[in-house]
Amino acid sequence: MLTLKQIQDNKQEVIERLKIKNFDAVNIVDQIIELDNKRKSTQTEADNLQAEMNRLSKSIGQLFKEGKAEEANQAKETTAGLKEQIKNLTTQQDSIETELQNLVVQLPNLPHPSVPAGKSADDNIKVREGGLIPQLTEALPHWELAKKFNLIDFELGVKLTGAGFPVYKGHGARLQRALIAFFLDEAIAAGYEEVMPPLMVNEDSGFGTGQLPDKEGQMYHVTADNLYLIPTAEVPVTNIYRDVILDGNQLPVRNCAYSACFRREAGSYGKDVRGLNRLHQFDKVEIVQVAHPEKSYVVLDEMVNHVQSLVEKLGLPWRIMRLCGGDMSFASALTFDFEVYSGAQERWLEVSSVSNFETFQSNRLKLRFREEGEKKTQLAHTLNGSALALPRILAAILENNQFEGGIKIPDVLVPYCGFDVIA
RNA sequence: GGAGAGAUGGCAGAGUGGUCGAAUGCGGCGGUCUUGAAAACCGUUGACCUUCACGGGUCCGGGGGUUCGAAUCCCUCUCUCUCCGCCA
Repeated sequence: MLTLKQIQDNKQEVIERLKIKNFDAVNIVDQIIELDNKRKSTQTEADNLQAEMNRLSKSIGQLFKEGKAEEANQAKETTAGLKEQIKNLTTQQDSIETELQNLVVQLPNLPHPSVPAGKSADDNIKVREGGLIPQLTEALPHWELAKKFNLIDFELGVKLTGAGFPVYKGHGARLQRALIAFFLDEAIAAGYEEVMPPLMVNEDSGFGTGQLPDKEGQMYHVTADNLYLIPTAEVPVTNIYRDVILDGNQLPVRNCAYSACFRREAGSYGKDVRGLNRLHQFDKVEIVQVAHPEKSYVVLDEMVNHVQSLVEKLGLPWRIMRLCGGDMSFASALTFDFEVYSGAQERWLEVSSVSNFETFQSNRLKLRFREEGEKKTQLAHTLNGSALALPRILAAILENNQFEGGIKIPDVLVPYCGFDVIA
């Protein structure tokens, strides 16, 4: 969430920039500023009374010690009024703070100046692209290939769990495992430390990265224990740094993690969700960085380049999109999406989203760092990206690499899966 | 699931209801000594809110209560640990 200081100091800028995200912040910002000012004055008042109270209490103790019971009792009487006033003020302050909090969490992150205005994915801007779009004849979509070569059993998943929970089998399962290992090895080689996080998180973690309180509908909620299945490893991995104060020289922190991801995605239907295009459970390797505020955009580029190297090594046709204000997530300041071309479906599939959240998450997480020699702490920047999400990558590999008798495996994966062709 | 114990500063660990933001040790930082280092010694060492600043306030797991005054007493919630049972 935005800091109160950001809002107080740059009111007009906040309003203007949120317009890019199609968010009208005028009223809410005014309310926030008014409440914040009220909070400050109320607190000053309460603090002064409390200071008075503390002084009195101390003197009462002293008086009793000296045996001046009468004076002490006299002083006691004067505390009653103070106590009442303080109680009123702190009650007031509590409600102000609750109200303030409720308002502030509604504000999305400010988009970076380079974010184009726009309403939907149609307004995203292509940054660059690479690879060759395959010229296929009589190409089968991946769900038919998956069936033909016995790689993925969607119906079996329905039997076991429900739609959107496919069962990977044989070469399909091995290919999946190969992709995970390949992505992790690439990330490790690029300097990321691997972690294996829990697949369920508590409420605090959900709030820290911004899934809660608003988007609980996206996560599976285990009500018996009040835990949430993670929609992405970003949640547990970023929350590693919740309530942490790092040394400036520890930055940037780099982590990568493989995890299964769970998304409810209620209300989806149609060809968009056919096959592997959209699942309730899928696998993903995620990269996360905690960066110095002055360097976070360099870090973002570095992460984008890393993801680019992955799709290039897999030999997939790719493009990078700069998301417009309307297509960006609530918490992001700047997001680049990676899409790969799916030869049989003849459409682009989103396989990665790389974002800089600046201080939006760290403010919720209380993730700070201290510059060497400085006394004050400041909020760090957090970034993350998929590197990569597996299902659509698998879909593109299957579709693009199909030939008459089978499917060719990208060279980089062969050492990982142990076969070079599915036939 | 059953029984018990506990939650205090980066860590370990004290704390009779009244100068306790909190002893002590370790760690960290600065210094003395040293060619340098170690050891020893001296000093220093939490976060947050508010203020231009001085200062003031809050925080001893969370919430509530008793009291002029609570880390210390009461209630409640959460979490952690140990033992037993079950189990990959």
